[in-house]
Amino acid sequence: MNKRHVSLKDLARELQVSISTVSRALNDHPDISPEMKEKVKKLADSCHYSPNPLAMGLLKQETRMIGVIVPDLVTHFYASVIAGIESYAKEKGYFILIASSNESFQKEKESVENLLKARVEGLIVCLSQETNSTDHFERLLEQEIPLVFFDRVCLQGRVSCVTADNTDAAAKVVRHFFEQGYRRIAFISGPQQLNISKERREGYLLGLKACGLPEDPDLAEQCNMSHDSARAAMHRLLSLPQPPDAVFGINDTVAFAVMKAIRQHGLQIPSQVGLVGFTDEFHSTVVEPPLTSVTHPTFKMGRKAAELFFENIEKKEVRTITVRTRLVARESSAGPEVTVPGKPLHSID
Amino acid sequence: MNKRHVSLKDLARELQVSISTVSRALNDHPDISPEMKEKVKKLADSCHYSPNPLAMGLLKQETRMIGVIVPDLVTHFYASVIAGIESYAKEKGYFILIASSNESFQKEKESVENLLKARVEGLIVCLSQETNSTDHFERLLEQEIPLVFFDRVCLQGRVSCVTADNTDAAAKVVRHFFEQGYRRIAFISGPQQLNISKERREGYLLGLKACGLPEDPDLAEQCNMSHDSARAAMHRLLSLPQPPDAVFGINDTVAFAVMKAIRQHGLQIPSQVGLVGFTDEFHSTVVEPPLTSVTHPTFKMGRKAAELFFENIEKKEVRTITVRTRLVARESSAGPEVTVPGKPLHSID
DNA sequence: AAGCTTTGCGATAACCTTTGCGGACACAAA
DNA sequence: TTTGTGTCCGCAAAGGTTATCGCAAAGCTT
Repeated sequence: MNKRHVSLKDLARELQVSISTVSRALNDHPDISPEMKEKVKKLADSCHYSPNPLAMGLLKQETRMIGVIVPDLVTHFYASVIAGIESYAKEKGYFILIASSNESFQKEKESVENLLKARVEGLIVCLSQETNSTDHFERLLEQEIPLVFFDRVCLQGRVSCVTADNTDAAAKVVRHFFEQGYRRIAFISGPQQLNISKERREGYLLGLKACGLPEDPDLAEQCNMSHDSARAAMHRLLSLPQPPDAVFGINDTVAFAVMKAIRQHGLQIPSQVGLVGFTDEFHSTVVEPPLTSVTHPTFKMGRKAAELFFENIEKKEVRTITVRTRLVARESSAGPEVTVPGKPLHSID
Repeated sequence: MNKRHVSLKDLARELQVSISTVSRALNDHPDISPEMKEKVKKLADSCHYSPNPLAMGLLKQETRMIGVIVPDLVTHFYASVIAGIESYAKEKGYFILIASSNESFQKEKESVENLLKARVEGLIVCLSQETNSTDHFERLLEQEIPLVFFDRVCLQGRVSCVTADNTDAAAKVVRHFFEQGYRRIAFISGPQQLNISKERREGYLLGLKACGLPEDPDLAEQCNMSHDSARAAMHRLLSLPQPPDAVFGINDTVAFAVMKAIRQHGLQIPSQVGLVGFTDEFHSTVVEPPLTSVTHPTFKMGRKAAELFFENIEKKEVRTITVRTRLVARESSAGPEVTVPGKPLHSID
């Protein structure tokens, strides 16, 4: 057998019956006699027959494919969310088609285009950092193509979204720093247009106010979330006349870059500078000192996004889910001046 | 327009011409008059027409999709290779369908099955750790379905493969340890059946011999490459009557686990135990102390795998590519007893 | 003017599957 | 003999696209 895949036609020819008989036999249609069914199924099995999804897709007008667009593939956060999406999609018999925008607005638009050309049934997207217009998504809404955003979102209310409790989490970080004894708390955020920047910044400011700390514009830095850009931001902070004694990085990449910058300045964590990241469990425990961080339930976030996707497909429902983060205190924020190595770690919920 | 996608039929009805005319107009067939072409193209553009890939796939018997199976998605190594594959596939106008085996033989077989049902044109695979039979791949060979392995490979000679220069690299690691002054060099490998285990172990032994060091079976440990299993292996090594003064971990996960185990024993890296990993650039520099490691050109490995895939499709060519690794010396192997913090780092090729 | 080529377009088959409809046959009831 | 009732199966359409072939009208040659 040279052909890669057998079709109903092949089976029909082999058995000297019509294609429809073969189809119905395989689908257990009552019109077909038990003997015929058995004969057909036996041959189909031995030939590794499986229905051609292209033909089915054409017929049923569904491809059972979901397009997923992420800023990049190698960041643990996205990889983990994708794993979550994939896990749920698999249960539903769907495949995912992955495209990465490389944080580029242009590439994001192209990816939307390409995935639609591939006839995915809808998209699950995390916005690129550059994205400042929503036209390419508006078009999807018009055509009623299912769309779900996660983490970096837009068009809330009109599109299903999964986000973290960003504002809450950031406020908790500030309170944690305060309780540990830090007083000049800096925040390194990402691009303005991203909701995660806005929300976490808002939480940061709320947290300062709640702790009775003054708001110092110098301490609210910004970067484009790349390693180099984050390190540059941290260098600026450390070069201030009154440098911060604690830093909250908006995500994992930023936190690690900040760590390097602190080391380059010859400073100690946590005694001279406290550090908290917004990151995942795995990396936090690998670095030294272990990083206090707001941990994301990333895999769950992916599964929730997929759930919303299917709600959208099946019930045309649009909904926003907020996943709860946890602040896990580790050594990097153990307190200024005096290092407390033996101090038991605690978790704030 | 309620329908999600316009078809040739829709355009034809709108323009009061036949479907074939529309098709030919869009494909610049010489039989069609320039005026007609322009009219058709204009309408097609305004309607966002794009050919239905399902229909094309059915007709041309090609789906322009590549199946990719990896042990997991969240390990940086795999994510990076996938990014490489995706980058090359995109240039060729192909999409990739990703499935993860979760290191399970059973799931790997299911994934092969599922991806074939989805009618991918071929597979790019990194074997699961448990895989001890090649039947599911033999079937692909019989049906002449393109197949490429990377990193963890089998059926060499009959299937295109991309591997690292494992034996060489491992031998270099041993020599590096030796030159730094370490003498009891341990190796923590993965499951026996994996080529990477075998090859790196072989290199380790060759390296020992080349340095005139004795081969001590106690120092050749094994684990299943999970974090816990690797840590357990390291604990066993450190509990030996004569514990090692240097450890070579077979990959990044193992190296990080070893790091934790060393810390738990209250030992210092590199003064009391030297450490070298087989890992990627990014993580090595994030941990403390920075990890000496054999760095993989992971993204390139992905691109090469994709290249081999298309060679296989276009020219039926089967070929093996070995990518060169680099041993990048950092602090974790700076030498026993005396720490040399200011020592300039060097790179051995 | 008759026969030829060229130009421009339509009809149809093929790729594979499902499904409504209808046909053929056997057998029982009227 | 006719009508009715199953049982089993084939035909054809639909879904979108392209390639092959065919057809008609127009322009050209001799």
